[in-house]
Amino acid sequence: MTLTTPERAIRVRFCPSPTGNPHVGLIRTCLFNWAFARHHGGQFVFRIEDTDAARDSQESYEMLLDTLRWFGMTWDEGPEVGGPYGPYRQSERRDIYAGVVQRLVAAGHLYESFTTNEETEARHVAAGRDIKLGYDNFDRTLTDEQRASYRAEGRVPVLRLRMPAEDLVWTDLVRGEIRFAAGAVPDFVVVRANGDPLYTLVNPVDDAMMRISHVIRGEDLLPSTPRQIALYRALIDIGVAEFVPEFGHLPYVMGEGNKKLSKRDPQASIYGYRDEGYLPEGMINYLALLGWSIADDRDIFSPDELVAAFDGNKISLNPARFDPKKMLAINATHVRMLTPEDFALRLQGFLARAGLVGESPTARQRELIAGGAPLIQERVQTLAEGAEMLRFLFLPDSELTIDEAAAAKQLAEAGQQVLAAAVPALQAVTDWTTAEIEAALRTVLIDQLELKPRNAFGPLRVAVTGRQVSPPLFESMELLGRDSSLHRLQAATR
RNA sequence: GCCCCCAUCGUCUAGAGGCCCAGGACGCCGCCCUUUCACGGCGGUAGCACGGGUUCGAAUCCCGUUGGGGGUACCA
Repeated sequence: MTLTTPERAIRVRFCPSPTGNPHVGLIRTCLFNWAFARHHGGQFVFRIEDTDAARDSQESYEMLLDTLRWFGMTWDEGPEVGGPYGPYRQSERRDIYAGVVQRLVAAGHLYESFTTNEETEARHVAAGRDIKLGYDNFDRTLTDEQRASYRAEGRVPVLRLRMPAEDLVWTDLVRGEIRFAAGAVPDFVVVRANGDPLYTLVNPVDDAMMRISHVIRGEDLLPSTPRQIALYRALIDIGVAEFVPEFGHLPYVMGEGNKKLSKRDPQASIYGYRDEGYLPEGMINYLALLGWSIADDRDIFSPDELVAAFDGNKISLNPARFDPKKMLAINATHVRMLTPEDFALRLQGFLARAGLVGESPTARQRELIAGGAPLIQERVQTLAEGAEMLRFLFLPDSELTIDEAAAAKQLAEAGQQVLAAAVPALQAVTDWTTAEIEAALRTVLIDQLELKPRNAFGPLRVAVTGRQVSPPLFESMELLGRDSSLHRLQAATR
């Protein structure tokens, strides 16, 4: 991608329709725009394209704002912050579109079209052309009498844009020159028969009126670009637009198989990952890698580093497959990069959500979080996983459940012998610290019973934490406390 | 059908004619470390779709083939 208009103020936009849950592909597009704006010191405009009342929802709208905020992708203009080119919800811009349409009609760029699809096809057949050819611009040359006669039949026209009779060419920011031959794109509908303006009209109109300099969007919109350029020219003619923006088309984000990742795909849900305890910075890192790279030997970076590096020049041409495993791995790296305090704080939110601590944890709970978090920061990949691993610390002894498979494996005969030896040894420990606990257990289990460490400590781990996978054992016992530890060991004894 | 886009390890990618018998990351497989699980360290596996050109020299440029994707709505 090359910046060809450095003299123009950089203004980009993210303009989703509020339908459904925010998904990976959508946010990736948003991220590229945001990073591009921030890198170049431009403006990031957030606009809501809610022109389809049947599918749009307020809930979806709110999720969109919530998601951008969670990621820290702040917008300079848009819902709830306003700006000089508002309103930023298309449902509130009806009058604006009506005015533009009127001027476009007056200037002859839009014309009334009465033809039905069946009539177009019939004309194709009669002329020996392919039926699938699409609209044939038939109504372009209708006379006033013909229009009157259609109206007399009760037909209500749509409005179409008159396409120019020349090739439509632009230099795509990521793909280079793209050309559509003259006549390849038929005159298209911009206003429905019922008067509703369509996406094909309102999207370019808003981009023009909001002075958007770079339209960066998904590759699926690439084929609509010639139509938008044609509309832009008409808008320039009537004084609504001042220039045609640069266009850049991002490669697809693919899901399983060779399909574009769908918003209905559970794997694509942003909220799903947030609930699993993914970090926003981890997801930003991974999402940025879907079609971009920061360097040939590096793929871990912070949002700030992304912004510093994202000049838009290294965007890939090919579709990227969304790989949950790699996102998890990158998230795990970000978990480890957190300061211990930050990790503990974020973990606290997940412990609260799991009902293990209250919204304002008690002093004892804060102590457990502070002590437990450092034990697991390098052991988990997500915050939800972390909360699960520390669960045993926050449960009363009576509510600790032992994983059945773990019990079968670790608390059978051999395990019972370990417990029998460990309990008295621990009862003799006067100074309940990690070092003393370890010394006592090693003496009795390793030195005296001559057990292998894994056999010696496995049963204790299961008895104390309920799981085979836990934070380090001795530290866990110290944190849990003497009474609780011994209680659990005895409870596991048959 | 027509139009448009794309083509390097399983996946994401680096590579803008010689630095590449192709580098990194995820995954996977070994080994080391180790109280579990991880972290970390070391090593390994695997790729330029195919065919023609251009050139002293091509993963890189051109053409074609094949393959994949998208568009062709009074959806966005």
